[in-house]
Amino acid sequence: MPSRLTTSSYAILGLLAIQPWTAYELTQQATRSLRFAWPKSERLLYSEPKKLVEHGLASAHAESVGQRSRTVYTITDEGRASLSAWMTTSPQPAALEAEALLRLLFAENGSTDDLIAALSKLADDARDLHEQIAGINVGYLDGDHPFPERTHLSVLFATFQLELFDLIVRWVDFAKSEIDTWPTTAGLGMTDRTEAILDSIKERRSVLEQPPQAL
Amino acid sequence: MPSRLTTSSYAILGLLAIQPWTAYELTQQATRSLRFAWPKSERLLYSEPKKLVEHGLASAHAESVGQRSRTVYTITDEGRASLSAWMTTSPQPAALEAEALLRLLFAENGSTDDLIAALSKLADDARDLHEQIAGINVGYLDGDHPFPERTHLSVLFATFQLELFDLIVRWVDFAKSEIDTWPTTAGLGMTDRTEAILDSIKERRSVLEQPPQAL
DNA sequence: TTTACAATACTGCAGAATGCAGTAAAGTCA
DNA sequence: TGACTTTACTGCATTCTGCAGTATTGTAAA
Repeated sequence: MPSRLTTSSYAILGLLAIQPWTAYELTQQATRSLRFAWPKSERLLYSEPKKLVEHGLASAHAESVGQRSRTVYTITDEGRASLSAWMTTSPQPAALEAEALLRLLFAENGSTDDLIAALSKLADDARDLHEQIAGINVGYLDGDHPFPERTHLSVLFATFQLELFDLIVRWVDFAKSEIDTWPTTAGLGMTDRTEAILDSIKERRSVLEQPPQAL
Repeated sequence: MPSRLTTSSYAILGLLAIQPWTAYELTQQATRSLRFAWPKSERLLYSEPKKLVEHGLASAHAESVGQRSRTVYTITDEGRASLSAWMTTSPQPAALEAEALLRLLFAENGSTDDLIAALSKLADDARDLHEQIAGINVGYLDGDHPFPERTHLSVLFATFQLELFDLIVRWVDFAKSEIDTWPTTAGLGMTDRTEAILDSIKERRSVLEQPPQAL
């Protein structure tokens, strides 16, 4: 019996609903957009389409490029039906994996410089991705979208990524300005600034939007 | 030979650096804070401490509560050294897993109601967590922190989570107002509003902070 | 006070996912 | 024509997850 369908299976099925792809093309497509909502290993992207075929949700046919043959996967009617059904179900909770934030939680085991370096890496990554995504999307104004009829979806999707990466950059700036006032990473406890932050949490004010002297 | 140390191993080691815990207590602790930076299954949290012992980074000793004996794990000097060394390394890139956003990418395979429902779930989860975290943190003002000397770290950590959950709630509001103007999920392509969004991306303006009529 | 039910405190196992090494053809530039 | 990159995968060991199962401890109603 074939192994069960996971969210990753539906992620691939969603791509196949756009057009037929080879497994290699799926990996390329996944790095362009999928990974921002459902980051999975390349290895998995090669195995999932086979599973979809086993379940009858996709069909495979061989094409040849010179000596080499490659498999093109196409969604079936059953696949479209299964995808539609999945769309009506409730999504699992979101999860953020951020090793840099783990370094903050355990910062007392390293220097303030270690912590600053970890957070800088987080911000640099976010800045890069912001740049990339903004560039790609601005290109859509010139009609650069590979699937023009899907522009409304990918642009709305991109707004989330851009806001998220912008938040990360701004938060890291804030966190750095906080850490710069720390003589050490360990044992500070409730500082005046920590108390000020807690006050803004209590008043439901954002810590990012107030002038630095307010803290 | 013992299996290799992963980021998850250091996450557990970081908890042991605070104080000795039993595996069960580690799972509790992980749901309170760790999961927001490094979400892992309960099952793994039971296995990791054993691996740390194999590596000599923690020691295990049995305590008994009535008939039942439980294992308390304590960090070793070698464990502290290993943790400090890890703190100086560069963190892996962050990753966000959000099934609700996947539904947006593939929205054309479902109804606008399906999409609204998925995004509402995302926002509801975020609102709940915001509530919980804000509550816990405000309690620190009354001295409720279990490790008072770590307050500066957990509060700064919490600011990120609060900003993130707040962003999610605000973005979902924005996304819903956008989707409400869609007659259908499929084939809209470059709408006037999509173009307006792309203009703000080009001008590096946030789509969340401008009045709705601007779009 | 017994009894049912929840919370505590785990382990085993099947299956899902990852990382990495390996393979080989096609393209490309010098 | 030779070296190097890109394309296009597969196999395998290891890691991680979900779930079912077990057994003790605590607790509140009958």
